[in-house]
Amino acid sequence: MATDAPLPSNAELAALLRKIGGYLALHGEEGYRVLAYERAADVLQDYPASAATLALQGELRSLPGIGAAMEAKVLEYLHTGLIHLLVDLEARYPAGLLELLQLPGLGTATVRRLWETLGVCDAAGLREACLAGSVESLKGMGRRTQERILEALARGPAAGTGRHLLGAVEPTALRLLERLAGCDSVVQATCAGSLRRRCSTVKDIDLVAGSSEPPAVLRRFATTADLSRVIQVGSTKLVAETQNGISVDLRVVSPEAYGNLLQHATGSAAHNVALRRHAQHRGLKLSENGVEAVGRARSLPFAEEEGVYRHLGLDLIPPELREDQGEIEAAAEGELPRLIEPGDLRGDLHVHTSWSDGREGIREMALAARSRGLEYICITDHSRSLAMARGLDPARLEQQREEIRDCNLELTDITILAGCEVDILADGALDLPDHTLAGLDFVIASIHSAFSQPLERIMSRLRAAAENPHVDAIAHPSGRLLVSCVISSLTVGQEDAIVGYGRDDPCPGCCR
DNA sequence: GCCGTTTTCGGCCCGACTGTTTTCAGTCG
Repeated sequence: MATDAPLPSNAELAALLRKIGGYLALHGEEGYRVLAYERAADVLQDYPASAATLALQGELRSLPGIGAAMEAKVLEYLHTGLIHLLVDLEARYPAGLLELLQLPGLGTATVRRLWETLGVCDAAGLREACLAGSVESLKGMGRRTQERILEALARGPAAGTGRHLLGAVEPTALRLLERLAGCDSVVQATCAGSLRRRCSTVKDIDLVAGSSEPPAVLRRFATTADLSRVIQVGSTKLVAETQNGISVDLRVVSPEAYGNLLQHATGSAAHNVALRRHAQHRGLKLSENGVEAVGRARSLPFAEEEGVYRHLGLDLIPPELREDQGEIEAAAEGELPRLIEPGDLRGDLHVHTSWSDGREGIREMALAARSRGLEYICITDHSRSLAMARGLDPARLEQQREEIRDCNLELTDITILAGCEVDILADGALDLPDHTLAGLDFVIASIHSAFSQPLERIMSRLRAAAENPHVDAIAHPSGRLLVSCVISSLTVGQEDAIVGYGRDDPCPGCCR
């Protein structure tokens, strides 16, 4: 790799390791070796700073799941631009096989068998083989499997596998929860999974319920009009898809084991793995059905989630902390932190209104804040250079301050502060003059353009803004994108930054 | 391939569901 080339992103490194893992799985490698690549990819993907920089500093092995082999492959890529193991694997297996692994219901064993016996090496070949009836002729496959593969091919690999903003999914989830709670014999029901952990993005909607008649609840729930199709129904579990294409997993157990199920379904996967290891060390086996002493046939169910954690010698861990980031050790020591709750919030210092790209006016935002118990808000609309958001120049900013003064006179039980989210321009200057900023109660500075500048240049812009005496805060400093979609040739991202969003191409609302 | 309440090798979370076969392999979360 050329020395002046930009360092690969964490996502790029993670994709390389994931590719190796996929090929090794097809190669029939031992499962734990494959798992190690997937775990390492997850770790690099989630690392908040540059993993490449960390590797060059010789510190990559300080990350969990990264050992000598992973570090060597990352360094090999950084120094040479390729990984020999991956090159060898790519020469041996068609790239299309990895795409086939993305299809729901197709795992490594099946894909490898289709390739070895039928020569299927991509989606087109698989469709052809299915239509010719070749797949169902294989031992152990059958007609139903062949139909299922054709359905998966028709839907494509992306269907139901993307992530969505929490706020975009929650209304649908709450509506489904209402339907579930309304089913006869349901005594408890709630959302689980990443929704309950309040993750920024969620992959699907996980629901759990306690009932003396799980099969009847599942049958009833399967008829909910909000579901476009039911993929799978067993005696305790249902998998379906909503009208807007989001996967739904529902598990129903007896109320006596509701706590175990809720714990299991809330996750995360990493937390559950760590919790089960913790249980093992205490001579216990943990599952969604209960906790049992190793060697005993009977498991102990818990109606409440707290009982599960207490039985394992732990304080109840808030769902938001269940990511295997040290929360189990903290719970064992009684040292879990107290989380900030909505009731702790006294004000909101970053509020947009219809003066720029918000949807509501100043008064409406103040009333909404007051209804949530806030004591103050600060109106911080965009500045003039963000033309697509109708950013404010000094004259409009002054007009806005007059409206804020009027609102403060009318609404006596909440304080409305006058502020601005001023752009940090490409040359590091701020988008509004100092004397304008000096008259505001609170000034946020942020970058909305020229993201492609070198890291040092962007850092110098942020540093210059932070050193301005009128700037009180820097917004979205990482410029991360939580979800993105493509509109024509443009990529639109949401939540922390908008990249490549053309002036004349209004976002249709798909990301909101 | 990683890693340590088992610490340089042996173990690595656990169960539901499907399709096919009739006891289990494969997939998924």
